Amino acid sequence: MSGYELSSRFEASVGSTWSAGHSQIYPELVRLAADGLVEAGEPGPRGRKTYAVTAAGRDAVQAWLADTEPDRTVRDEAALRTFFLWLMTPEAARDHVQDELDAAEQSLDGLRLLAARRRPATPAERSQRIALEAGLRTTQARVGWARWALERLDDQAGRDDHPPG
Amino acid sequence: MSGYELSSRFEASVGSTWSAGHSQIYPELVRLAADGLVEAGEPGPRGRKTYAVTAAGRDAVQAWLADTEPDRTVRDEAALRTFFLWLMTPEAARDHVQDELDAAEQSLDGLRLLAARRRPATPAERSQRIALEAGLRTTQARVGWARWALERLDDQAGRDDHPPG
DNA sequence: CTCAACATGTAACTCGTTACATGATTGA
DNA sequence: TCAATCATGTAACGAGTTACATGTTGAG
Repeated sequence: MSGYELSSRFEASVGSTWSAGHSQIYPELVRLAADGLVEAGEPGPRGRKTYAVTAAGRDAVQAWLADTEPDRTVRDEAALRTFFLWLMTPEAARDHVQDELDAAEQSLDGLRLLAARRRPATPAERSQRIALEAGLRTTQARVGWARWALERLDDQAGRDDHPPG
Repeated sequence: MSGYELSSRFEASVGSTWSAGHSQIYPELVRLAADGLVEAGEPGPRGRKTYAVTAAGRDAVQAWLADTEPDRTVRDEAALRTFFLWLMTPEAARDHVQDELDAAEQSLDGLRLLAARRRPATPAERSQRIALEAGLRTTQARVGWARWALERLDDQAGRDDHPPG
């Protein structure tokens, strides 16, 4: 697969959990090739370079999966902003949550499209389906949250003195 | 509030959505002070330095909230690994998902504790409660996903030829 | 012929983590 | 007195983003 292709596929498949721009991928492929984890194939039409995983590369992935703990650090800017809802005008706060709702619904549409494709046949596809399900469920949760939050904000608007504008 | 205190509170409150180590906080406070967004107060007992937000600082936060779009980039290493379930032995795959389940359940316990505290009284507390709800719901979704995934893996184990060990 | 998509790279910068380094105060 | 906790910093490194920079191929 070429760097360009990797870059596109990243967006399309694992893109919901991780992303990488081409400026990160090209140098990394060179590095991986130097380490013998991938090897370059025949150059294609317009300067296209393809790489294939080597046995050592596959081992390295498996070693990573087996020997290292996942880093569970979360970094969710939209959620962070929710902590500061009280610094916004009631309208801005509502807009923020509405934006979250829209974003989540849109993301959900995309994921559902992927899920509807064809039923997974290979082990790799079955894994992808399981990973996709995680996205589906957490995104549904975000949709549910945003609807709940909107109601709650509207409820509060009736009673409260609003913070500074 | 001092840098040390900020560092601890980060962990305890917004920690579920964002984190920062002390090595990031101390230099940042110096920078913010130089920009007039916070100001240093009287030094305390053991070299303790306290800072307070200035009006300019509050404005800057509000400008950030109002003028910039949240970055919705997700980076979820545990979810990424799920894409590679098929490269693991069936046991390792199951363990991975079980670890996710354990982590999610533990995180959920912590969030529930926070949610049970006292009912929010101030606008800031109400915002925190709404933010917390997001954590609660997405974490519940992760628990649900992990249980579903375990069942699915066990189902498959009965039928499939397993990939390389 | 021209535009979109294919295709690859480099450089500067920012953000965050890990490790290094030090010292004061308090309670057991 | 000794350990934990409070308290603050710096330096090196790695990961990732943005912007810069260039060239090819195919379709309309």
